[in-house]
Amino acid sequence: MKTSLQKYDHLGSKGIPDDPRKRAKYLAIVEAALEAFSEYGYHDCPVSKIARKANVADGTIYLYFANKEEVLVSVFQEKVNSLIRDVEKLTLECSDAWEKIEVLVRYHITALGDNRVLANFLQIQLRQSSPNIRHGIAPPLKRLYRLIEGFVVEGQQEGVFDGKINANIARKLIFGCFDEVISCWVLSRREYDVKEKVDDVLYILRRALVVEGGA
Amino acid sequence: MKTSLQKYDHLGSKGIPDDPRKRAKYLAIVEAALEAFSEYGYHDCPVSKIARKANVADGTIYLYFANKEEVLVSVFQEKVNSLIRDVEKLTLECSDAWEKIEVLVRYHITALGDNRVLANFLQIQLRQSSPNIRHGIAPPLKRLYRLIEGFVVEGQQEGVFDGKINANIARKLIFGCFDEVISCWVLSRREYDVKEKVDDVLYILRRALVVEGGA
Amino acid sequence: MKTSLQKYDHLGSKGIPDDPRKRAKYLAIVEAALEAFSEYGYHDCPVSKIARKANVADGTIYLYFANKEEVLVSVFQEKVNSLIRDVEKLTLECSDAWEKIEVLVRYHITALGDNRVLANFLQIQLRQSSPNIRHGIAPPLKRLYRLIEGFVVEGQQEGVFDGKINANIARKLIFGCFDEVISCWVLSRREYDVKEKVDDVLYILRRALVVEGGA
Amino acid sequence: MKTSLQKYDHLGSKGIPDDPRKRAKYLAIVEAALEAFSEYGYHDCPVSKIARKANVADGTIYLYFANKEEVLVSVFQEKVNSLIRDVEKLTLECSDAWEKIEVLVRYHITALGDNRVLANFLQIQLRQSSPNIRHGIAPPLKRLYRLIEGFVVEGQQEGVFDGKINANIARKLIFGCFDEVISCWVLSRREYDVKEKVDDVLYILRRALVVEGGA
DNA sequence: TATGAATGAGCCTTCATTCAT
DNA sequence: TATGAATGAAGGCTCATTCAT
Repeated sequence: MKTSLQKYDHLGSKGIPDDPRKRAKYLAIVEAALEAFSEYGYHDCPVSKIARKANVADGTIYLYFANKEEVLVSVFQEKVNSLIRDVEKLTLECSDAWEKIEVLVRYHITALGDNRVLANFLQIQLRQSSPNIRHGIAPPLKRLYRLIEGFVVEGQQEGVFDGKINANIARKLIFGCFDEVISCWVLSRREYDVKEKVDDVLYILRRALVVEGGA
Repeated sequence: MKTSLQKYDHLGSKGIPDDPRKRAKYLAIVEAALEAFSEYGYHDCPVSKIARKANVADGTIYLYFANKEEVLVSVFQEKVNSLIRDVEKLTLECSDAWEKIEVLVRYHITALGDNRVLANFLQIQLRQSSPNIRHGIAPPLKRLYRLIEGFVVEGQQEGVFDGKINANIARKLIFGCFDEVISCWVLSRREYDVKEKVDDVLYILRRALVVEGGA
Repeated sequence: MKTSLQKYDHLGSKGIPDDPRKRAKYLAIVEAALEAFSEYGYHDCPVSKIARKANVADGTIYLYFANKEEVLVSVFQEKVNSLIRDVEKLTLECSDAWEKIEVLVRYHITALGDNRVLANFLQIQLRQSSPNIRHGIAPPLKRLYRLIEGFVVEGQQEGVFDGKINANIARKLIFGCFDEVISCWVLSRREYDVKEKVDDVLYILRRALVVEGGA
Repeated sequence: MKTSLQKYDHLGSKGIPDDPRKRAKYLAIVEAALEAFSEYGYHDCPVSKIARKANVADGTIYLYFANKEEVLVSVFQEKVNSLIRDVEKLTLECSDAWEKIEVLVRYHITALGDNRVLANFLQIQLRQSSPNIRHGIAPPLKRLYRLIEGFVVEGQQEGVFDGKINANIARKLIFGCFDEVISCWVLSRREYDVKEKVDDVLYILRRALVVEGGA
């Protein structure tokens, strides 16, 4: 049960500290890294910038993380796990699968739409090609994927969603859609509010998934 | 007419050579870079690797490109422009907008599904946060966006697509969907053929866009 | 009072460290650079040569200096400021302006005549055309100019020097003269002792400046 | 007799072409180099800049000069030899040695004061530490030195100049003085006319050299 | 003779990581 | 545990020079 929240243990990982004092510094570094990566971009962000933002010495970073890549991965884990937890909670009260998708999409877009730094990190900085990073990122990402796909299958079992849809493709449609919506927003120079797009997104997703007279 | 296919001229750009002998070397470098970036990842790919693959000296790269970033951008421009050209041609014969979307999606997934190196480049290596890269990439990307969005609007005017759909969001749905499908495939360790997913993708996209009794 | 001895702060300058341990390493690099520049010539002296002579890693240089140019400028500042300080002290005890000129010229020629490496640096290596270098060098150089010109004006007020002389030109005559004397010596292949030239230099400078029956 | 005007032949020197057509291109390159070196500074001036200014291909430079250093040296030789020739002619008509010094100083300062590009080249760009350059520059420089020193000795024999003066030091005083005057002018940001300084320079040099009641 | 594309050695600089304190 | 000075490998890029045409 807890495993999915635990830090994915690959080579050299320092793991999340249990000691609350350490945990606090760990989190401070994670927050600093989130900001720093968003501000400079992963590859143009020296570890020293993170250290400075976290008010620690450069070397201290390496007491909590094996290397720079692990910092990136940890930020992702913290943020996505938290996002998943929230969505899991919120969807408990939903009456049908479509409502869950609605909550998921709305929450996701809202959360990032209200936090450009986080959005920039997740949509842009995270997309690094290093195998280690991909590897570290995979588990929480898969959880999110499974969550969405689960909703789809659920909807099909409920008869709310078209049973002929390939659930995996549906997941990619849903994820790819709000991923694209948020990415465009983050990269756009024009200042607009993504949250206003939610209804349009939901309208089209509903068309794609829900059967006539469903929901 | 031709302008949209020309190299996007930003600061320091060397432009595409007209002299056929130079053009050949230019293209050789572009191909070498495509391979090298796919193999090592943009940031872990020294210019010398590209040079070696292109059978030229390191310095020669800089006779054709202002810097490493411009090499990346140029690969993108060559590939995406060519892709767009192909789709534009193919869709000329289509009878309605949905057919155009079908052709677009099918062609795109097929083209990348048959060329993992290119797919890896476009889906992974290209996602760099450097402002210069984003800037250089924007124009061809926008052309692609406009092409898709144009199909959607067309379909709505034809009455084939739901008029209440936000065309811009529809574009993001379509693009985000096959983007996600291809990305997952490239990153997946499992060997499978993306092309087999095309029908499922089209099925769900059709649901999202086409009105009852349409097409 | 002290400000004129402080490091001239231009863009990116790291300044002289206060911490004595750092100051020691800073000075070690300055000495190493003096030697290395003299030996190879500024443009033919890789930073790595300086590092080796200073027994530090290449990167360490950049903890103390913003770039190679700043190293050159810093050597100059250290050496010229020290030279000026010495002359200022020595001339305090002089009874008239001519004596001060005498002390200045004698000290200057002696100091460099005893230190070919320093002489080579100041007379040859320093003459770089880079704007940054010129800019960094200007302040200590101006101090030296002002010192000399001050002596001339003093002598004119004392009635020891010809009042019709343009003090600025006199400064150029004095500086230009021993500059040329030392430069020729440094560049000469023949081994001779510049210090033996001092009296001849003073004889002619005295003629140029001092009025009949003066001093 | 002619030797002093001939190109100093060191290793690899291509010599001055006799064929007038070649000589014209040779001179074009020399003039272009003078400009280019003045504009960018020797070390920051790629050979290609010279070629462009001379309207020739990069490779053509190497048909006339062994390497970049030789270009610099050749510019110096052309310019200084021409300067010496002029002074030699002008001083033929002088009645005494002081007048010759006067003509020399006045002509030198005027020639450079009217040609900032040349002045920049001779005073700044030329001062390179490369042994080859120093070596190539030596002969014309020595001619100039000997010319000046000859005037001094002449003046002493005429009884116009103080016989107790060391003629070599006097040469250094004279040369160092106008060298400094011109250098300061070239480097100065303030726009002023050096030529106005000539009288002040001559006044002080006269004091230094001429005996009471002399000239 | 002239060209200018091609070469590739070389260097400044950055920065992830270590380790003595 | 925390520090931050030190390290040194690595890479983008320049440019003097060559040589096939």
